[in-house]
Amino acid sequence: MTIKDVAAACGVAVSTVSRVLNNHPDVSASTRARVLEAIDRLHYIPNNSARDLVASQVDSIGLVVRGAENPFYTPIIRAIEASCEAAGYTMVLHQIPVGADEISAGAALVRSKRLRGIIFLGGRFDYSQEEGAAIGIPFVCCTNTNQFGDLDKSVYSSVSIDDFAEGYRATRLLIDQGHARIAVLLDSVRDHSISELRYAGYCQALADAGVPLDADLVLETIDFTMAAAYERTLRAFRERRDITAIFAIADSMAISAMKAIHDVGLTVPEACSIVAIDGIEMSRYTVPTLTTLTQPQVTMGEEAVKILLDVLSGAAPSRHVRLETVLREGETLGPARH
Amino acid sequence: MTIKDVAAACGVAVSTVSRVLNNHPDVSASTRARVLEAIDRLHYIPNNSARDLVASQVDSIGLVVRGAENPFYTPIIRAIEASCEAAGYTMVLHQIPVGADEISAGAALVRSKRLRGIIFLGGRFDYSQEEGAAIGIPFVCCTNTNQFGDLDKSVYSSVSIDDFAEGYRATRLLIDQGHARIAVLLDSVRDHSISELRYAGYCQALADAGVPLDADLVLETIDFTMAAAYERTLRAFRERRDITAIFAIADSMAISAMKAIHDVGLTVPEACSIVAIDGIEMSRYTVPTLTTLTQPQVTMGEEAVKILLDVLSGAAPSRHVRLETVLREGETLGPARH
DNA sequence: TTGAAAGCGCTAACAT
DNA sequence: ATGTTAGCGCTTTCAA
Repeated sequence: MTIKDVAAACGVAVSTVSRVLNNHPDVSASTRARVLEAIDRLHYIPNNSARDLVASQVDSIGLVVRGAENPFYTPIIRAIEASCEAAGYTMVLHQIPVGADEISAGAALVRSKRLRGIIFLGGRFDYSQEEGAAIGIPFVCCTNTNQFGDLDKSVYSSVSIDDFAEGYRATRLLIDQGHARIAVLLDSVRDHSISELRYAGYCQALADAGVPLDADLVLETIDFTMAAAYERTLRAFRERRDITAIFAIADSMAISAMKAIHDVGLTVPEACSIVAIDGIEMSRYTVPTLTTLTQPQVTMGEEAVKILLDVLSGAAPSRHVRLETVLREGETLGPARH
Repeated sequence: MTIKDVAAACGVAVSTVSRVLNNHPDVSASTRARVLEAIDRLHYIPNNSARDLVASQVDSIGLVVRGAENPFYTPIIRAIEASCEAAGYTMVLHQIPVGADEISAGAALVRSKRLRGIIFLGGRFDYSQEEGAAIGIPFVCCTNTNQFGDLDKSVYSSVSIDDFAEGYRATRLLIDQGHARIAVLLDSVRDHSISELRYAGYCQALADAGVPLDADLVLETIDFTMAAAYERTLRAFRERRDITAIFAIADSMAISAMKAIHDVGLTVPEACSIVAIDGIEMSRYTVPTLTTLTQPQVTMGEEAVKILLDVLSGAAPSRHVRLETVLREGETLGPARH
């Protein structure tokens, strides 16, 4: 069942059928009706491969998610898919492990799937000029600002929060409650990514408050798993019972930390306060409810697509959008014990 | 950068390059090496649209996820993507709300994306003969056995747990601890889906144990959100403090329920035990740890793809795979209070 | 073992 | 307003 069959079925040329298919104006109403009827009767469906081949450009947008096991990304992915769909684009999802390189994954995706643009979710922050060039098509970094790379800001876009400022803010919330022995739970202080930036905010907040940095209280997990965050927190409390607060760079890590604190026989927030950044749905239902700086997940996803479509259509140049978190007051923040 | 450029670059015909690309045997080693070198040097990537056009069949598999906000699906989706990728197929993801109709979504996807097969995740259990025909290509129901539909079992495949048996088993765990006032937390007893089946298992377990069914203890939420499960549980305990156990049909609902129980001033499991079905990562870190029947999420995803590929290749007819849950002993199951 | 050439189904000039 | 036709990039006969 091809366009030829349809054309033959109603005695017109294939180009006329094509015109009807693509809503071109110069087709008489009667012909259009006849073609439409035949299309319907024959259950004809255009072959997308053929269309794509001619178009030499496909209306697909790639989404490379690094570390999709993090529940934080789920609503963002949904928002991106919905936005792509609404704009008539197909979203091509590719999930890679936390340790993998999203640039090569993205470049491969671009080549094999003929994408118009690409969105990186959860990626590194240190793209080089060469890596940017390797992508070859417009791309948007979501949750990522590429602070550490030498890549020219004008060749890509981003939508993210200000990780440094939010790390500072979270730590400040704890300091304001009188905490001084504040641990920070993160991936790695040198991950060239969100951990490093939020950690810098943490350090600055401590410094501004005159609280000395204690290396013992920097809890690195190497990966982003809940299991690692649990184990690391457990170990910290076995060594140091005097920790009175934790700033966790992610809700999922904070939830693991709460469990570890409970398992060493302490209570939150009486013995130890916790503040995190993310605002996943689940953290509304922990006992006690997590106090966290919520990121506007849906807005981030929608904005990423919006930016990409603007760039693709030429309506606007690439841009960098900063969104703010909103404090969700839970029950894990309390005054420091003495 | 097309196959022509590569052919020109090493002085051979396009057909030779094509042969190399597709690992045809009748190419001399030296020519093959020359072509491979040129492909590499020119960073040539074949155009999939053109390949697909010739193949007249596209190696794409659709995945329609209903209610992707449920964290239970995340690892399954990942496993499906990885399996498709490994088999050289592209996974096309489409997420729809819980209330939406996956059949029409799937049928639309098939038409617009030219899929070879389709996997439904989290779908209804009552496909009619007509609906099955509407899909038009092989499909696998993941987590869904279509118990309620009149669709011939031989025209589709499925991979799921035995919802009735597992509902029975979960309830039995509570009964064995001496519980008699066991609430069930579910979507709807008439959802023609997992709720209804697991509820039937619950009823049977009660009946077998001689425990009368109490309509007050059937907690319906209408949707699958954590918020609804929380509110419903809260209301239940405001009306009836004597509930000593809850069987939640999903981990996420169980976590909400635990929060609600805590918020009415009771403790788990002393005042109320909880057993759920799912086994999401998060429920390892709740306080107390959730006792739940874990579904083999990764295996389910892999199996769904495996079945579909078998059917597509003709290696095997459609089949229905039943997997078993594994009890993850947490801390939410205790003896009934008197 | 290699090359030439005919399509795959469609769109978009270009003609009429 | 409609038809004719040349490709899009690739695979696959069919020849050589």
